[in-house]
Amino acid sequence: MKPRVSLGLNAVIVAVTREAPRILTIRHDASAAVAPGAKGDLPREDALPSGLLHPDRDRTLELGLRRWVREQTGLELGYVEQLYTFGDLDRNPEEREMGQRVLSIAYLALVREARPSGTRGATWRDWYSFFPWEDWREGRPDVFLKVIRPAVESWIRSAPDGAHRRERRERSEIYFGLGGAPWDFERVLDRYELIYEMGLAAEAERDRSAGQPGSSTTARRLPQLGESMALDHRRILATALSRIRGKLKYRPVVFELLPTSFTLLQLQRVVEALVGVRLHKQNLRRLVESARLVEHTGRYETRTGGRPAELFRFRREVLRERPAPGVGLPGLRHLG
Amino acid sequence: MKPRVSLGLNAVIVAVTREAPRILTIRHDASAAVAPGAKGDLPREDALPSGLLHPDRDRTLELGLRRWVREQTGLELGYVEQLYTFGDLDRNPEEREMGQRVLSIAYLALVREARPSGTRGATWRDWYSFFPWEDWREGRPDVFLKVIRPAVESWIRSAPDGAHRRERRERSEIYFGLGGAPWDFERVLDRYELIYEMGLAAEAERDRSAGQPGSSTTARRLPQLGESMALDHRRILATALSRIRGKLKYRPVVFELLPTSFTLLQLQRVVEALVGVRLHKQNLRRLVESARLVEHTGRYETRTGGRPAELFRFRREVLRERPAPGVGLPGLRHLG
DNA sequence: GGAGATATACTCAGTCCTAGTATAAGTAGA
DNA sequence: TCTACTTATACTAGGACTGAGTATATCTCC
Repeated sequence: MKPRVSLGLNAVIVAVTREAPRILTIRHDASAAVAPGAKGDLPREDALPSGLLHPDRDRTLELGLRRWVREQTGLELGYVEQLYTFGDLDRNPEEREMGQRVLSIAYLALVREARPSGTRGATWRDWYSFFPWEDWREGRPDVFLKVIRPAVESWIRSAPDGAHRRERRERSEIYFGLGGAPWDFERVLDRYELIYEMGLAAEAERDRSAGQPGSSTTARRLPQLGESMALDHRRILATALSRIRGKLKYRPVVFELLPTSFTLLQLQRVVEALVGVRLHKQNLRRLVESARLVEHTGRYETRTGGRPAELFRFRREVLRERPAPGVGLPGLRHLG
Repeated sequence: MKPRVSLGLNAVIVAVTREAPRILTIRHDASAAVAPGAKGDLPREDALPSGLLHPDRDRTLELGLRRWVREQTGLELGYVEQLYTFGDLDRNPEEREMGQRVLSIAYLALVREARPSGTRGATWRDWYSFFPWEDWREGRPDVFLKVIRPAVESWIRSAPDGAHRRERRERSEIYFGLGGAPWDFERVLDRYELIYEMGLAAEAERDRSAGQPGSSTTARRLPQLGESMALDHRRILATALSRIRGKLKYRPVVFELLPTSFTLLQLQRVVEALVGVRLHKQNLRRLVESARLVEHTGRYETRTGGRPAELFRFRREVLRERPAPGVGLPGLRHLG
């Protein structure tokens, strides 16, 4: 049986409602799809929405995505960007049976409202329930002391030799911000891959046992961090997080998640929800205003619990005015 | 005939030899592939190398890419990253005849040496021959006065109404750095798309006539800017340029293109070749040294034509030390 | 009307970047 | 050998931006 390539589209659809970043998930029926030798109690897992391209009707991939998202969930997507194409062998356990290599083109989409529009069991889930170690808004999460640090220690000890040991120590210190290293909120994917490699992700064990039937002879049961997802969807989600957190700095994507008029505190809370870190209020205000990203509306929000806050709106013109903020290369002699 | 999806991999392979950034191209035989009604004299066009995934043997997409690049050209790729997946309808004119939608996953690869390794007519070509408007190292290129500005003017005038006219003016001023706007070297893709839209790219006309046979009733022949490529390969190339130019700022990818030891001027020339702009020598040196991106070797290059220059090497350790330079978000309160 | 909340203005010091000047150390040719 | 020229490297003054804070304004609730 000659294996063929088949293709799916996945969407990471993000909304922020009251300080909580959420993603749209569906329930994935994991029934037949697992090789023999795996454990019997298969919970139905969360999965990212997915659909197919209509090769003859969808003029572009993005339009195809918008179409099936609309059909499946009733959602009309706003901002959409392509994320990455995932194609590792065995990313889908059904591949071997079907004789098909299943690739997935993943997209990131940002929407304003988070109505839990019903069909196919679509639900909005807080993304930090999949990545509990990523939310530092209330300080360093407990899992670092309780789970990650001890797991890291034993993972380092179990390295085959000194070189590997040093490499594991270096990597975990940098990515997890241990041993004095600063926390870099953008490295979501790197951290997930470390978590996976260390055996702290449920899907790691699942993937291993699906590959070699009957080889589920894992030594110790490690605690599992966060909820897992179907297939490689947690990896896709981690890729999306990295992308959003990185992009915030140089493209005004936050505004895709905010209502048309908003207070500066609302803006701040949404940014904080996304990057998982607290910001300095006065400086954020100064930055946002001096970059002319927002403009006054003259109206005020009074239900703030304190002095009323002015409502602002996004100045679309900056997309034209400020091509790319913060160049970062040295001389850049201005040849005009 | 039910159309199916088929998949190819494309590689933008970049090297820099003596101040010239080059990409590896092959000759694409455009023979049967064009709809009737197109002109008869079909030159064979340059194309990006492309190959197929072996669905059952290539464990990852990237490994598949490395395999066929090795097989086709003998090149062993170093740095490789996924660029984008292109899937617009009719990006390949043969699609309709084959009843297949042809997608392409494009990769960016950086290599050190530019040996023109023979098979399949692989040649290294200066990338600025495809984008002559992108090289500002000797000041603003002539094409701006001779071609772009007049074409922009008439393109703006021919807009259907005032709103479109203003939108066209704004867009062309920002992207081309006209009317006082600064030149943003990263917006390569935006500029290419504008060039295409304005009818200054040969492939625009070709794509139109392939779509509607017999409709090649273009009014005036506009001058064509730069050499075109097969299919949508010039668009892929523009995407790659944007990516490289953007990435230089926050990832040390230049060093993938340099020999293991190099002088700081060599480094500067490579960066300048990539971004197409001159840099301030003393500041680049300071930046690179204070960021501890390089380390002394103690050896000197004497054939500089002046005072000998010390040879440096890349400090791989920075990949570990400095997670992401220049955070750019305001408060970022350090919660440790 | 005071406590408590949030909003907004302003300040000060440190860091980094720009655009230079100054000086060192080679080569090529008269 | 001397001079002109080339390139390398060190250093600096001024300005822009950033981090972290103080001060003040304006609401609600009791």
